[in-house]
Amino acid sequence: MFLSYQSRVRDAVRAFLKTEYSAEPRIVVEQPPRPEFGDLALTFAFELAKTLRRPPRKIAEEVAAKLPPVPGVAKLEAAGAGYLNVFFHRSAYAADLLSGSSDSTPDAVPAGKIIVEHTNINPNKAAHIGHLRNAALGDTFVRILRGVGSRVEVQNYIDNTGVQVGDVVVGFEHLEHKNAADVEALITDHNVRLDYYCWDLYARVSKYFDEDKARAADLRGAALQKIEHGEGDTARLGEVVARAIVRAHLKTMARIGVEYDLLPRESEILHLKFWEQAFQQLKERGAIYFETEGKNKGCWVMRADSSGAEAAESADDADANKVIVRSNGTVTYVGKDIAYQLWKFGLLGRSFRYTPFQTYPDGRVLWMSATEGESHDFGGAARVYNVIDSRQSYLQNIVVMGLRALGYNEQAANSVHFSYEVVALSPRCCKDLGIELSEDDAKRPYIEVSGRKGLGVKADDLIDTLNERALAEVVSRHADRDPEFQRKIARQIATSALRFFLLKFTRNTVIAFDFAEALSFDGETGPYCQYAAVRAANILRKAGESAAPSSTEALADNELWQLLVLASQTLATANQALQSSEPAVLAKYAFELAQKFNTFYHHHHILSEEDPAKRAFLLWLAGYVRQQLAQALDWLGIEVPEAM
RNA sequence: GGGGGCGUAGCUCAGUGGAUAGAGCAACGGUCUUCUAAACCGUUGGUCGCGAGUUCGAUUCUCGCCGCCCCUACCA
Repeated sequence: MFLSYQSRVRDAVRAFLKTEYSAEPRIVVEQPPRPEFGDLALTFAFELAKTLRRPPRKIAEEVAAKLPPVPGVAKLEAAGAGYLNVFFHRSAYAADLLSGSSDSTPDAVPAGKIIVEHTNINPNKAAHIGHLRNAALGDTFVRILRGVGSRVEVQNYIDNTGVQVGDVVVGFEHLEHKNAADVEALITDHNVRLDYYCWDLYARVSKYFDEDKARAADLRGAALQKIEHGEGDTARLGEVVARAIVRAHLKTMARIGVEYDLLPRESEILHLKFWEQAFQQLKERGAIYFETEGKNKGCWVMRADSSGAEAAESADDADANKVIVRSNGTVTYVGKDIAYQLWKFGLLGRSFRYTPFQTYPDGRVLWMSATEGESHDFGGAARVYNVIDSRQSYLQNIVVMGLRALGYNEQAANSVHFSYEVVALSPRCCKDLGIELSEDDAKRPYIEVSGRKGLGVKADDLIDTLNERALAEVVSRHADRDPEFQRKIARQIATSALRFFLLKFTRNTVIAFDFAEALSFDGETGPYCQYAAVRAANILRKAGESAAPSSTEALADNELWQLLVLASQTLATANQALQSSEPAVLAKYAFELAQKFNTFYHHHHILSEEDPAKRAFLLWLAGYVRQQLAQALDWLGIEVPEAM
């Protein structure tokens, strides 16, 4: 409802300014900083003051006096140096909400299919806290997009033939003297968690390689060669490991409510010759060239910046360019990524086959790419979001430049690097983990997570700890309930604490992970938001059947009115979160709404309210807030428990 | 060297070309025979890194400086 009131006001003012002053300024609609300033604040007068050469305050006053009546608006007021403050007609607004009429459609919804690629964990070790941030961001963005009506396809790319899988394969073969059959036995052993096992093994191999660079190059190269060509036991070993670890990752992500539609794998990109197809296009259109001299001699190279005279001059500078095909003829990761990106837009002229990989409890089927199998309409998106940390923005730019160099300007413009900063470990966190830091490292604000060094917080360990702590709280409050009930609530609380923690930071903030903060259920947390919704539900349940309120007079009370207006902004906030690609905006909103509800809860004892009209109204308000809060939380991937 | 990001309360973070810069945590002091205190109320706490410029107005935009982080591989 908020969106439609907002656009109604904006349209009315725009039309008025055009006829009255022949002016078409940008109409910015703000939230006033204080409630006495009304429900909307417009700042066009400041901008208009320049062209009209009149004081902004005068302009605002004139518009306030002369603007034709706008339905739903009770009062206009010039204020401050030149604001136009807008006051809604409270009972009309409430009546619109009560009638259940729908709000305006958010303007941030792109047309056509949207692909969101996220998670993308190398299948050679357990998922860690950084991967959880990626998945939480991606999954929340998907939920919001779907919430406003977009068609979204979620892809989780599996680099099953890459260096990292190769390293673990070398680890099994050379450090553990295990073959594919041995590892298969390991997987069926319920005392072993392969993802954890490989976490340690990967760190060991990395160390083993660091000790001898030549050995590293030889062993890694040989393993990679076999894995890429699907040859022998080594390739089978890689396949067995990658598959098992993908299953582990999916299980971990399912614990926090993250699901996917498709797992495209690098092996199919190789075997179905996606790269060869892309290579052809790139060569034909001159997007890459064969370098005959300098340090990149013998490579196929893309000019790092093909626009502008300065760039042309520096194009000879080998450092400014990006190697796509190495001098030994193998393609780099970015090359494969260009091919994959082309496929996502349906521009490759080639596609995968698919096979069902698993079915989620809700019946949704997760597909995996295959060389043979069923056809499907995956890919062919109008817009693509790649959720990848900010360290890869250079490479993401190369991919987009590749599309542009091929003439796909529209698709290049619709390739979005959904960038975010990494999760690092605070020095205190390292201490908690028993990690010894060098003197220099101890002075740093945070320490980078490193799979290579086995340095990090494993996702499942963190989720386990959260579940234990939540369960202890639940048991202390609901000792009489059965264990299954207790565990379910604990799981919902743990998930909420984790997701909210990962989402409340804006994307370009490095999270210095801290156990005390991540494990908190108090203050600005998911459980706090859930608690408010549970409280509201408790009141409604105890009140029993309730009719719609006959009167909305109580809205004369500013506190009640502000709670109602805020609660009505869920969709508008989701829209804002999409426009800025910033899920934190919605998390912040959910917290604010929960906070306002808690204040309301303490000020108004609904069930003992003696005035029946007021009681009915307060009950309705509590119900409305509960519903809106639950909606916001649902988009954040957070469930409202039955009890807390 | 080049490119990008960050610097706001003791700590962790929001925020905006404008109306008295906000929240959580921490600290201190109050609220439970209750619609469950995972909550609420109050107090303490800020030269919005430093300097200049643009502007009627800058914490917000521009430039310079200082500090920290990331990227700049024929790794992914």
